[in-house]
Amino acid sequence: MDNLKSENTEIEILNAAKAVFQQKGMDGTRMQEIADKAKINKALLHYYFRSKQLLFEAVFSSAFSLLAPQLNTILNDESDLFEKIIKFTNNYISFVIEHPYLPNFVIQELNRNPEFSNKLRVKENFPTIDKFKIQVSIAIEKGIIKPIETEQLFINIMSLNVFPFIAEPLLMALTNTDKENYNQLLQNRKTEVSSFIINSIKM
Amino acid sequence: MDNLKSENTEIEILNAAKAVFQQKGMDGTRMQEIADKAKINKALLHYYFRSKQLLFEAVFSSAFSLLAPQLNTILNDESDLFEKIIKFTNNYISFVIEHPYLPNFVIQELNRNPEFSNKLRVKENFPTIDKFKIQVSIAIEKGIIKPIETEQLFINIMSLNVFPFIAEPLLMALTNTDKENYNQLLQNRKTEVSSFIINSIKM
DNA sequence: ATCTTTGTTAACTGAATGGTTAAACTATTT
DNA sequence: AAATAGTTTAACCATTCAGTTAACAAAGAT
Repeated sequence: MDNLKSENTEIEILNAAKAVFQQKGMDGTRMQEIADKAKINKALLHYYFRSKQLLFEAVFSSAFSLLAPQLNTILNDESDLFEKIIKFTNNYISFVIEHPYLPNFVIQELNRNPEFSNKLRVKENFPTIDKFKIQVSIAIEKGIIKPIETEQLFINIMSLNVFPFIAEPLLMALTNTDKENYNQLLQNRKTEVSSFIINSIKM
Repeated sequence: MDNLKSENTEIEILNAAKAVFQQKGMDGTRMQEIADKAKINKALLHYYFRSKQLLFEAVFSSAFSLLAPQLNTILNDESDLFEKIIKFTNNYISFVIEHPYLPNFVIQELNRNPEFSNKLRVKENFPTIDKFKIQVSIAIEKGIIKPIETEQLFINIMSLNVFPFIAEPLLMALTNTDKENYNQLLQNRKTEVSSFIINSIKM
């Protein structure tokens, strides 16, 4: 049998499912819309993935697998602290411009179903803060940065990088900028955010 | 007629609708669940609010009306820039602890339906950045703070304050903290965040 | 060639859901 | 107390939606 055919179909389904789930979330998504986007019969979705829930989980896993390496840039990379903050900030914005719905999708679905994160934490490649913690305490001891709890610093880095994408419509309205202007603001944040952070913590 | 009775029913419905919509969003909410929570017959929801969409809009408006004054603390308050940042950060966290689902609700529903923000912007009490912009440029001119675009500063302030509530399950998993620890972290941010910001921008 | 397995579709099913209706009930007016 | 107006409910309706079925098509296996 031509397993290229079936493989293609499966990929088509996954791509369509990603697009729809990431934009509309679990509740807002219709199986029919995924089928239409993949240009196949709705029954095929069930043939390949059995249920909406399982298809969703496949999409969620794949989304998280894309996000995890990004987080590891800040948490487990070998480079120097400041260098690392600069690198992460710069990389992350480029990454999200490629996958605009991804971070919000992951966050929302974790909100909808908090037990999910427990399932995730068990996975082998799940990013942890441990190594970063050591790096921060060394930098504090050496007097390179002001004292700060690692968790707070990490939350600050994540906030400054992720939030502008999640709250785009709200922030556009509040800052009174159009799409083009706002995109320019985001581009500028590639360097803006790391300076902001480093200015704040450096001795 | 006893209009206290009907007024109470309407308030009961609104309260129930707020609770459900803010937790589950438009798509995840069932009219039956609101009716059950309000302890009334489902038909009454339609008697008072005609449709799910209109009930939703009532809830959304009311949510935004609660949020707007918070934003005006940072955008239109008369106080000194540093003082204002301290005040906002402190107030905001207390506010969100009282209304935990509110900011995410507003942001998500604006994402779901971006035209909404255009409707909002027309409203008289919609917060604008104009006054804050003047204040920031004066502070820069006087050499009190380093040069920074007002929009970037505003986005930074919002990010650091709002994101930790929106991404709670994700950040809990990544920082490996339980509910109690995370709440303590959030409490500490009441002062932590304002120092972080002021450290970064002060000359 | 024909039998079996895999892939695909149209049509269907049953449950859930937003919304309606008509009647019952309650309060107010006359 | 009878009529009127407003409130509440149970039962119902139409539609949407996830999932199933049965028949068919394509490709290998024998």
